[in-house]
Amino acid sequence: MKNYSKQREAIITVLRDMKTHPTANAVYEKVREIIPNISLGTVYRNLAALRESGDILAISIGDGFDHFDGDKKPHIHLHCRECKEITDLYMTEDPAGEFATSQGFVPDTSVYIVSGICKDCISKQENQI
Amino acid sequence: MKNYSKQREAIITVLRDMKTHPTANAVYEKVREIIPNISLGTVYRNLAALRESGDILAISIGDGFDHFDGDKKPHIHLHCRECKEITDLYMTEDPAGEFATSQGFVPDTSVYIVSGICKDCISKQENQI
DNA sequence: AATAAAAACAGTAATGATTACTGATTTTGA
DNA sequence: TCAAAATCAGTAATCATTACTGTTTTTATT
Repeated sequence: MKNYSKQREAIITVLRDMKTHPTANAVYEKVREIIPNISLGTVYRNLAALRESGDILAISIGDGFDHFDGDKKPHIHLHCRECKEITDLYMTEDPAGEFATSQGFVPDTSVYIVSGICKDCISKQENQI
Repeated sequence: MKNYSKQREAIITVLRDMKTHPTANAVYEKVREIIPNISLGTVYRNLAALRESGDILAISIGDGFDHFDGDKKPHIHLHCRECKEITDLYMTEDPAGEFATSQGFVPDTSVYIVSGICKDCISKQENQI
């Protein structure tokens, strides 16, 4: 087999357990709790490889960092333009993936990002009137 | 009114007309045909502002560049891991946006990226057997 | 159409997230 | 057990993007 190292194993574990959408640096900080002398370059290299192979997702919301996600169950990333939070919203199916399949494309990962204003920020705006 | 300049106008026009998913630099090259002495910084500044305001989309596929898209009609970006092409697949509705709405989120833009292997690359693989 | 404040610009310098490099270590497959 | 292949830690380099500065354009008001 190829592609094994305890560093990669730890990175995957950390990503599967984190419910946030950490940056490469946040993953690095977390993995150091398991492997204290892991290198930041190793984290970047493995995140890039895992993304390329479709084992993890990467999402971009315009804050200058890539955010990573170890959860491949179909879900939407609700990105609030106000508070900048990313919240997960789970779907029972993957509509885009299924539509892609029907067109002859063979999908393996789907990234959904819906930007707008979240429930909480709408309440706050209404209270200000 | 605010936010007007002929540079921004030209950037929007170029993005609406391009059917590809250009990088900031590709937008810059194209806009220079209209405004030869426009600055690359101006292109970046406007692309960031237009993205922030939800007037254009940005998509990230892991090649180190942000790609921009002036088309807000609901569509999926089919990203082939083999040939790296991004193809548009139009939907009649925006399933994730509608689902988000039903949960109290107020959406304004949706980005869909489905990664996998495109029709053409599958044919090529089959021919190789 | 004159004017002043605000916004945006061109051009350039700086930043910093990410990638590349090198010699050491780990993993793999026989 | 051993050698080739892969990965690593640590560090240096890259380069897409952002910030800065003095100038020009736009806006809003008279």
